[in-house]
Amino acid sequence: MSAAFQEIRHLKSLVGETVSLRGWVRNARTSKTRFIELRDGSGFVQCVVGANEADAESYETAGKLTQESAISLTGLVQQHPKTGEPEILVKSLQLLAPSVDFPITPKDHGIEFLMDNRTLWLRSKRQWAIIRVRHEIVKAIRDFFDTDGFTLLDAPILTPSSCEGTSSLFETDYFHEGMAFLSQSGQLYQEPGVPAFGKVYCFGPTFRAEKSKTRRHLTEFWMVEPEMAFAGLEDVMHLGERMVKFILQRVLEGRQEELKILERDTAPLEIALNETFGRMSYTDSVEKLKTLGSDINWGEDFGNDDETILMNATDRPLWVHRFPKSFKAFYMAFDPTQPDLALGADLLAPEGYGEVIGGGERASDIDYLLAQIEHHGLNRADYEWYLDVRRFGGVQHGGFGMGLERAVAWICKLPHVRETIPYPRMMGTLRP
RNA sequence: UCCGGUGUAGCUCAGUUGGUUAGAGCGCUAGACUGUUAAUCUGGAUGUCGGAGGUUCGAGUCCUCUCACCGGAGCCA
Repeated sequence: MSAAFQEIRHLKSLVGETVSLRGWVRNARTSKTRFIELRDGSGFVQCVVGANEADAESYETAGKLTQESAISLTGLVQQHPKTGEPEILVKSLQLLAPSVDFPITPKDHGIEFLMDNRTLWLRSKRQWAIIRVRHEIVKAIRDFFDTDGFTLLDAPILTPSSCEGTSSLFETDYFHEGMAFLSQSGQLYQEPGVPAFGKVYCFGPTFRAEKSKTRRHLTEFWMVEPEMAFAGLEDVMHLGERMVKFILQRVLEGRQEELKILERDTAPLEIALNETFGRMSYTDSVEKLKTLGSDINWGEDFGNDDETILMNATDRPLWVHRFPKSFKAFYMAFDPTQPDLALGADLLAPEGYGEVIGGGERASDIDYLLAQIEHHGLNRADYEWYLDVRRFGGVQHGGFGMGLERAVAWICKLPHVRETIPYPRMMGTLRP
């Protein structure tokens, strides 16, 4: 940005000085004194155009501004007489580029209309706040792993076979190989990184062609997946808890303005940051659910209602661990003290947000893994490279995956994940 | 995929037991007025009533099919 122009985010320290700004008109209220809400991407500021303070031509221009016109202006930074926030007393103002009939007006709009106009919707204050919180969370995740000795090991997006089920894969032609699939998870590619680098993570988009239309599902979503050597279930839960707290701390420190725009009550986030997360075995949680009125039986996975019932009874994130092996992935290690249990854990977020992390200890015994591959009807030949992790110095290891959008939705307290990513991809949404 | 719901102006919606010329607010436009902040006030322009078919003297309204979207379920991060 040219040195001649200031960014709005710096105005607090420039009260009393004359500055030049450029940006877009969020709203203009025309009257004898004219008020322009200006945004430049770094923040928002009210600009006051008075007949006596501004030159005649600028005053005239200010009276005819339309929503989202691009302008530049010069004026004195002063404090708003009522709010005390910085505002600009304009001396001169120029129209840089007009904007005609901007579709997203200051009144209410339906979600379909807003999604159709997603590119323009991103200019709104609320979307601005959400995307900036998302950015903060992404940066916090990277900083957390980078400073904790993890090496970034990017997983491929085009893959020859599925990691989990085969029912939810996007397919594409791949030359002489025939079909390739968009990755559902980078995990299988992280495990070989364990003996190579000790601690690794990947963080990128993953794809699931599930025909699910809920507030918690996207067909393209971002996942961070760490994997550690010599790590059991306890280590995995400990790592996940530290990571979530690190994220919360960064957001609460650095994104107060955005959380305020979103009217996010930060008290629940502070509890999650400061208190130890709850822990409950699957078996205990089924018993608890029964006393709370659920009709769940041991051996069944939680329904959406079950997660809600369980989380209404607590004010902090909850680890649910040691699920029945039957509904978990083939690569999960089993509990030696109770072999029908998988050494897995899910982290449920409070306030109705449900599962944000899923992970656990991986099976390290090759014979067990071979049996699991057969039991799940998978093609062994596709997994030889994965089995090599066990053949050549296979040790205990584990990790987890966290869905970025679910974390963003929880931290921002959004009703739907579609607002947590700039361009959401869902069952019925491919454009813009 | 299943269950439920909604499609009317650029946007958000109202529209009675089927009845004559389809309404409001916002936005737009012309003006008034004011340290305003979803500003306010006065005037003005704006419609393939999602699409196709049917019932009827007559359909925005009833029926059938269809498309789109919304909410929920299952599945999952």
